[in-house]
Amino acid sequence: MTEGPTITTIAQRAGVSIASVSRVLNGLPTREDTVRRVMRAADELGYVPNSVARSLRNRRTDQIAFAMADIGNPVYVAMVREIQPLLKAAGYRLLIHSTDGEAEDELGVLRGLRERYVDGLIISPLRGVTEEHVEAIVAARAPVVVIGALPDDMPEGALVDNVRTDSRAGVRLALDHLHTIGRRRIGFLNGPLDTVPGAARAAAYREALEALGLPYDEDLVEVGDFYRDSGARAARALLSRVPGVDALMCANDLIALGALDVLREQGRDVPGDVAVVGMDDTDLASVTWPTLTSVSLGSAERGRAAAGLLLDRLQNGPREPRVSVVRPSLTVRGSTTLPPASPGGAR
Amino acid sequence: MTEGPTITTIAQRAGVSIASVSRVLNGLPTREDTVRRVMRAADELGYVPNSVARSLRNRRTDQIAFAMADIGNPVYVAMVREIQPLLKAAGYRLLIHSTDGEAEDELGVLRGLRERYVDGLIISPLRGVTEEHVEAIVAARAPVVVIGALPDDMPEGALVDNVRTDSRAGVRLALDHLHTIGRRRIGFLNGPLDTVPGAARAAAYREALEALGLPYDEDLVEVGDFYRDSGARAARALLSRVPGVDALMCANDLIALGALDVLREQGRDVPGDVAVVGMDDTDLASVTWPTLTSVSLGSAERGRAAAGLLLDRLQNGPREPRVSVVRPSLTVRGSTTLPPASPGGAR
DNA sequence: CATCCGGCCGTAAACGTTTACAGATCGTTG
DNA sequence: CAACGATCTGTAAACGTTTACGGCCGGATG
Repeated sequence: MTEGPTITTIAQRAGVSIASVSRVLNGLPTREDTVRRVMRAADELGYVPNSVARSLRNRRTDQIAFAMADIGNPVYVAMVREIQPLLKAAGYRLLIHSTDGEAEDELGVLRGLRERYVDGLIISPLRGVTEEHVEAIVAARAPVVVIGALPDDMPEGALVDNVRTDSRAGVRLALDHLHTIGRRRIGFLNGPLDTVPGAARAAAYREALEALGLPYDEDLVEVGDFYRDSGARAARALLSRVPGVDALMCANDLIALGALDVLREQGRDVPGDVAVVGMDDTDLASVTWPTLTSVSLGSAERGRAAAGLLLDRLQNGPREPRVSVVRPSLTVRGSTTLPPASPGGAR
Repeated sequence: MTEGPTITTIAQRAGVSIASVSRVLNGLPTREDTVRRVMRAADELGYVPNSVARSLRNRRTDQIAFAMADIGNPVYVAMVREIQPLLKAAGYRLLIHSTDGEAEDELGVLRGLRERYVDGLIISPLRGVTEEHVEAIVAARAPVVVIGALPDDMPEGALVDNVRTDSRAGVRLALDHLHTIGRRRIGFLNGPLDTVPGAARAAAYREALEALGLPYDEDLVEVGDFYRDSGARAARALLSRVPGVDALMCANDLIALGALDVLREQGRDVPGDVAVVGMDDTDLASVTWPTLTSVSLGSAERGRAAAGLLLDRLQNGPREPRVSVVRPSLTVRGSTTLPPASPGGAR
């Protein structure tokens, strides 16, 4: 009993061949009597099939990986929360890769697909899909779902689907809202321009201003990182350069937190003096004071869509690549409404 | 090329046996000439070893699972964040199981160990380790680290280590602090008593009061769930029953959020009228206003310790079970100090 | 020149399954 | 009673590795 029982052990004890054991355990038609004997032996031995051997033979692992920049980021947590139960229900286990947003790590995961330790992959590359990403996806020969932008010139036959959000539309929602409540000098605190979201949001900000008939003024724009302290620095810089700013559009909720810190520190009323809007609509938005108006980019929906596309491919075989676009929405809270509403509901 | 190359393909192309190929790829001593031929063939074919076949042969998967109640809970996120890089550095992949705190799911994961799809498991059972858990751990014959309480009568030879925190000491830290700043009517908002943390914190609250020479008054205690809205309900109930309460000890940060909501709604000053302390010291604590004083139970440290113990066992083989205890600490923020400090640093 | 030794290498078995194929067993039918 | 067909079962191969073992070849030694 030092090594667990195998079908061979069962076969001996039940006095049948290993083929019969396998058939019984897999529910293939077998004589009543044989079934009983095998089941009995299996029970007595406490047999559990070895999943590795099964995987080798069946050429499938029943495992799926999810690769993202940082599991500490609430956006990815929201995705995992949706992905996990869907996969579980379909009989798949979930592996997690935190890549720190390093392209090298992302490529490592993609190339790793060739080791066949998973049946499929959901990946959210932080800085976009490069030539090398594409190569690795094609070489993988395992289905991949990319969350984020995907080049439109993907090679034929790449087993890849795509889930994206429309962050342009998201920024527009926010600026429309700020315009509606009477704000005209709307600052913009962005993240790095060499990230996909950063670049998209920068362009969207310009477009949205134009659509509203407001002038684009580069004094109103600060570029930093997607973190709270960076948001605080950016807010401080912008406020001292343009004291008359009456709204701050922030490229994510963490930046918005930093902005709120600075506004409070400087005694400016939110939203009375300055309205603030975040993006991603994370759990944090309902915790701050005032609570934070934020553009939801549908993290949960994106997670769900990605899992759905991957499972579909795994279950129904090859088909044309699909793209699923998640529409953003605006959740209005205290940081843009007077008087501040009472805080949001439960997490 | 429809199916990837295997060592057999390489062997043919290089004109050697599969044994030689394997030896070269594993860096075993081989004649210079053979090495070159094999390497060349492997390169040209773009060979990648099949990890499943390797696992079957080597009887190890290089995978480790982490099972916890809910990946949405910041405490577990903090653990995963520490565990993942440690495992990765040691060459292991990480699987995630969200059990919803259902004992059935936890047992499913433990029993699943017998399928040998992972080399080890870190598990944090929400409602404690039952008789059945113990059985499954023993039967698993794979190393397990339990984060949380573990019965002291574990059977010999169970491959299990233990990481725990001293939540009694944590509660004491908090109450000492509240006492020091002059609070004498300290309410307690707890989670369910049939969870391990809930029960421990209830007992600790009584003890700590006693140590401080304060009377235990059951009117000052509310029991709910570990969520924000439940915390709000509990706070409302307690405040109306005992209007003169001057501090609220909350069994976790989410409950504290709910309490802050209610205090603000009722126009009571924090910490002037009522001081508030949370537990877990999650990221949320530095986001609220005022920022939340909170007892850190060292989630990150516990994650790190768990990964360390598991890796040690995997790398150095059997040894006596170990217990690692993480000391709690108190992070004082605005919800207990006058005047409220400026908000905390970056997340 | 025969012997021995050391270094490489190939054959084959093993890890634990699933499944194609052929053989065995049974009942049914002409 | 022989022949047949339908069921069931066992043998063996396959999935892609790693590795024990023995054979072969070379050079060095007596």
